[in-house]
Amino acid sequence: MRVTREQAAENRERIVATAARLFREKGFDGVGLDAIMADAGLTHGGFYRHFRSKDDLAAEAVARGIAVSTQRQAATASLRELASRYLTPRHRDDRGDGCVVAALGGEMVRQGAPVRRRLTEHVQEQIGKIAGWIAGRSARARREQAIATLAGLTGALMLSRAVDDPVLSDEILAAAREVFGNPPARAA
Amino acid sequence: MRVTREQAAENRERIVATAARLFREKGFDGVGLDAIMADAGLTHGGFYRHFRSKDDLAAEAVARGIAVSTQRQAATASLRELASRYLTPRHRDDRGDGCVVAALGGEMVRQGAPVRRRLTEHVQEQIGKIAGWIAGRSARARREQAIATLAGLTGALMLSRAVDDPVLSDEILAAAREVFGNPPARAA
DNA sequence: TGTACATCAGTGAACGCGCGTTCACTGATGTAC
DNA sequence: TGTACATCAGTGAACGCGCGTTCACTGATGTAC
Repeated sequence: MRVTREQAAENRERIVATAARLFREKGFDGVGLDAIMADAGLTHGGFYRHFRSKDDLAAEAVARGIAVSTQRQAATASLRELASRYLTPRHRDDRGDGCVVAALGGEMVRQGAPVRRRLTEHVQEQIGKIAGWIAGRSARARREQAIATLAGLTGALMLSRAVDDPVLSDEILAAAREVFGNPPARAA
Repeated sequence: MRVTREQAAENRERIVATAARLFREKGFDGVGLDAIMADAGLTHGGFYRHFRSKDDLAAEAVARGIAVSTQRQAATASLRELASRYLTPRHRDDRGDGCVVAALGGEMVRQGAPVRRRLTEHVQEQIGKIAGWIAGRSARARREQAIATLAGLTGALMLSRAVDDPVLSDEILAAAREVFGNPPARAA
């Protein structure tokens, strides 16, 4: 049953990609290794040839999800553009392929150090990127506004998913698009 | 082993309160009924004399958590006050007794109808309350700003918990307190 | 107020099931010569 | 280039454990008279 090195590497990639999707869809506690392996077209016994534990896979899956997001975001050039790309019904309805922070942010507190560390780096990077799109007097004020914007974007996506009412859900996306996509010139 | 009606009612209350705390601390999938019952000082077999299922308990626990929050918030009289009460290190560090939306919002998508319905009602109520604290030309603009503020508050609390770095965590709380506690007079 | 009996909250064992992890095994791949 | 053997990715059964739920049982409470 041995498989070429390339095949093994492909299988490993597929496991990580599948896990990245399923964790975002069902939560870290909501998917088992057997489901992930089966979805990747393998049996669960082979898992430990690739990863040391489920936590280890979670760390790679989170890193992968973040890497994909970052890559896609490369073309984005303004806050308005970011908000209108991020806060869409499509993104809301496709958790498995969307923002890791909005999908798994609430469960991060209970995750291991490697997962949280990667998430924290990502948050810092996003704050820096958003701050660059904000007009303001001082770097400090821009960073403050960037943090609030990041919280608003991720919070709005999470709320739009949590809520049971499709009208309210769309309204949340639209309101946050408007407010966070057009940063105010703040007083004082 | 029968117990007085009052005792039974007290036990039931204790189960709901314990569940409300443990669900917020560990997530819906992260606590078992045995842990909840043991924490409430009972054995797990008696659970079904009080509730039809774990989902049923989840609905009551969420309703209870929301009710307690709403009651505590009664005295709050301004957006600035709300933000400075909500975005504290203490609230961040005490998930079990804090905001249900920030603690469980990300898991709501996978919950049953009764849980999500109650959450949705709560979100509508909060939007209404916040809108009342916002100055603005039209009711529509106030509501839009209220939605963004709610997303920002819950998102900031979630982010401050998710992140691994205590300095960044405090910074997130402070920035969101500043931005969402002082709503701008927005242009256009 | 006292007695006889039905009720039912709570106990603890058991159910089938899925979990994360381990392990003996398979057999094609990779390597040494 | 060909042969012999070691390697190891993947299989499938098994491990102990905890889950949500069920159930026979207990015995104090509640009720009917």
